[in-house]
Amino acid sequence: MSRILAQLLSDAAETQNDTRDRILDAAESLFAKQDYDGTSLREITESAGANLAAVNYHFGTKKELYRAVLARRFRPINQSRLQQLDAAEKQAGGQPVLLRLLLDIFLRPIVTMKTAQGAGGPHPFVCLMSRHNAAPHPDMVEVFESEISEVKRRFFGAFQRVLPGIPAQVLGWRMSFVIGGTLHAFARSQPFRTTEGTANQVSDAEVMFQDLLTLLEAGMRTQPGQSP
Amino acid sequence: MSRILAQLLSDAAETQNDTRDRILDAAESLFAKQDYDGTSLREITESAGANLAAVNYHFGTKKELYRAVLARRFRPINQSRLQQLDAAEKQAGGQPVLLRLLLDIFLRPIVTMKTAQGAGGPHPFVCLMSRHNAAPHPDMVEVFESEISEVKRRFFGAFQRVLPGIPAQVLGWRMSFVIGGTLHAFARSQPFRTTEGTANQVSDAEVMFQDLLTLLEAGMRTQPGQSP
DNA sequence: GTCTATAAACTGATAGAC
DNA sequence: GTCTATCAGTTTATAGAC
Repeated sequence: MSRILAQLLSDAAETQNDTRDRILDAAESLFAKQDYDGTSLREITESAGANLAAVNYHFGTKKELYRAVLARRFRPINQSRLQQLDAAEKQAGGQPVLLRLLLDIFLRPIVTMKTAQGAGGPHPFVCLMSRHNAAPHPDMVEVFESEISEVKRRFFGAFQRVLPGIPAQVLGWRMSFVIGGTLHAFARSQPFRTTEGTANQVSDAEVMFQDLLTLLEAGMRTQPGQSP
Repeated sequence: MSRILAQLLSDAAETQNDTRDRILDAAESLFAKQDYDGTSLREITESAGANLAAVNYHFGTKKELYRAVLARRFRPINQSRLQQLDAAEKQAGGQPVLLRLLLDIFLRPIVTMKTAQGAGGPHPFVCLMSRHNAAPHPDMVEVFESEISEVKRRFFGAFQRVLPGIPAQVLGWRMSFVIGGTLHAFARSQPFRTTEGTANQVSDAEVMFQDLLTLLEAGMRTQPGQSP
């Protein structure tokens, strides 16, 4: 009964879903809401309309399931970031890539995932990234870092080139602030309403994102120790 | 008779209890590192050098222990924020309180706790606040909100008065960004760094805090939708 | 691949001696 | 207040039928 219903809902929602994908979706959503340790495999399989043993069959252990949940979305996001940075640097010739474009490339996956979520609420994976960013599970730090280390290195260099007046140390924690704040803002944001009151999440999220970029660009450009 | 009932029946005279405080300290540190659900009562009591049953004797349930951990530090922080805001508004007469002062009052408890830690690492409670802010435990949302709702209301009004040109909706999520980003930046004392980079420890938390205020002030003042 | 059944360990909480 | 011992429930993970 529940499996049939889940299958119908899954097919209507997106792509073909075998048990493995349904488990990944359920785990992503539940880990985002309740944390890894706060979510049991029984909750996940019940939500996915699958059998408890299916988790161990497809992923081996709960920890490996968590790794798969993270990697499924995080890897393409970071590959896209690197590709776009490559293109931007190529187009800029020898000049630094514009600060606003760097921020846009790095942060846009967050708003893109949000708008792709039809219901208007934050995408589960954005919540999961925010959770992981603020308080990573001890067992996941290594996996997470291996996925993002190259992105960090490349973007840090690009930020240094476009903001040569900012000491590397200051730039480092400014980027930490930018990422943490953006994740938090988009993970916790409620659906927006237009002035008429009808829901229009896509345009509103883009407006919010552009405003965020303006805020971040102004903040990143300030000279350390100086009031504006 | 349980300790809780004894406290209710007795007068306000608080008899200090070493075991109770040690449990609070251990729980704060472990909840910060491993999350509420990821930490067992046995871990807590072993870390505190106490007996397992002591938790139930002093706090009743695990959930009540979590509440006590949050309230112990969060309540004085918010009382201090409100008192300082009162004083600042009184001194400002009818004028709005300066933006930088508002940011300073609201955010300073975070850096104060960090510097009070001494070892240089982030204070466990800052990590715990960051964790809760990014991904609150469902059972703790109510307690947390009741502690901070008044602070939110008061400071939001003060921000509106000093930034009358910013729409309330934009101001709302800008504040969300400011809080989330600051908590994250100070909770992860290790700033954004490259894999190959040399150690870029922030030597002086106050310097970092002043730079943060400058960044935030510049960002908060930008007009929505305009590039600087 | 999916199921039932169960193992083996851990969890929060309690009872009662001292 | 602190201790030992234990309950009742849940957890991850596995074994084996189909």
